[in-house]
Amino acid sequence: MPHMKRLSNPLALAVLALLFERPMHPYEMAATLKHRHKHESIKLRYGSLYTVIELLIGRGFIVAKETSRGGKRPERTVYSLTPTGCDELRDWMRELLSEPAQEFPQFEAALCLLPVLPPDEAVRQLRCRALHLSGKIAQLEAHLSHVVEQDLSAMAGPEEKLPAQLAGEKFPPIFLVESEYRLALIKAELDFVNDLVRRITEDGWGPVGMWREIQASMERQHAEA
Amino acid sequence: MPHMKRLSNPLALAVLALLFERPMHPYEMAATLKHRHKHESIKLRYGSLYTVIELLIGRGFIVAKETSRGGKRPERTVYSLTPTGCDELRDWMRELLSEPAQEFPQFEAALCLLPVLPPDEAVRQLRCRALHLSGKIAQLEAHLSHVVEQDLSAMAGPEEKLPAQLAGEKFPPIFLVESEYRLALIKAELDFVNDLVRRITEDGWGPVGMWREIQASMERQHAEA
DNA sequence: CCCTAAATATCCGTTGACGAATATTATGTC
DNA sequence: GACATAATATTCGTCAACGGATATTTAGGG
Repeated sequence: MPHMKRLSNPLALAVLALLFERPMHPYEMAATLKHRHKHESIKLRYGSLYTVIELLIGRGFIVAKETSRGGKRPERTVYSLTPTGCDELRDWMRELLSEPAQEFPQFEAALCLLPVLPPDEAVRQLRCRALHLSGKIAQLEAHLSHVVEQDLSAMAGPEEKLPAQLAGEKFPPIFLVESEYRLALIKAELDFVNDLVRRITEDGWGPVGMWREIQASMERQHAEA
Repeated sequence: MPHMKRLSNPLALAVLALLFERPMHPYEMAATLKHRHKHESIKLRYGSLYTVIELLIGRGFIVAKETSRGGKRPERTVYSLTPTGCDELRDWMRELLSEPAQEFPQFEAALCLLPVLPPDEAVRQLRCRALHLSGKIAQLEAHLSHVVEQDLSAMAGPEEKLPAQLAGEKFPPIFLVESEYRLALIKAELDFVNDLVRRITEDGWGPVGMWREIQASMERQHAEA
């Protein structure tokens, strides 16, 4: 009975996608993800890598192909994708692209509970966040403009040969969409934070008085006890 | 030996914040979070709620105050915040507000691996996502404009009495920032998706040809085996 | 007054995430 | 040629997350 519900760890998706290209052993998967900077978008932990590989085997999506090959390195197992695994990869990708998932960013949780801090304290922390965000934006923009200068050889794995007709081509933006996405979201967040700080400080915004009162009444209550 | 590393589940933060207001039993915490719509921003699972409460007790952040009170309901335990717990709440909030956390949205993972789908397929799914996103935006905007019409009584818990001077006041936007944040991010995502679809289809964008070639070469390779 | 449904309140077993330890081979470098 | 260091490759134990089961009380209908 191959369990019914889909794996939830995106690292499993990455494993399927890598094995879609060619058979690999786990360490090579990790190295490839890092080389292509995908580990900034897909959380990579060695512990989890071996766990999800076991799970994928259990569901028949991948199989061990050969073991202990090439006497030069420590023993290792090379895995490859099954047809079922290939279907799963496509279905999973379709689902992730078409349906926005309900996620719970930590900053949103903090905003929910904002009234537990005094307004001035909140403003101070938010300004600090804005600085961090600006830094990240600069970093990402530098990264993007640097990478498009490179040629394609940087794209594949370290030991990979490219089809001859592709060598020397410019680095294609399709392999950078995830960074563009991240950049767009961080910019939006920065705008939001700046606007929020403005609204709280430029005191035309109603409830700061009430916010202070809540704080004061909490102070009293905790002082009693 | 009170373990050293901070709890990672934001539900624990919510528990601290609720107990900062007043002592409660677990079920009441859940009811309050739902009543205030915070469960859309903080993942609430009953299993996790009782787990994090145990963990918070273990670290000395909260304590059981009274048990089995009021013979009317099933036995229950009322917890309250310790001074250490109050400090933890503030520190944690400061950290969440000031430092952007490295998170891994599933959509970003999917974008990373976009080339495993043929371009037309990808465009179809992205258009579908754009529809979903527009729907969410409409929903959120409706929700926001509906809630600001209400008075404050909707804000607190179901059985809560408000300070008299607040009754009849308008619903203050400070209690809705998390929804505004969500709205801002979803709008940014929609813009990104629309732009991406445009770039892929309006074929001035370089690599769609290469993308198709990669697909074709994969088809061949999988056909061989 | 009994029965069912809904609301209240909690517990527990399974799964999966991942830090840390382990083991092996290559690469200097003096 | 010995020894530290880096790179390669995987295993294991712990603990948090949470679905689903359980137990109790109230409310309503006949």
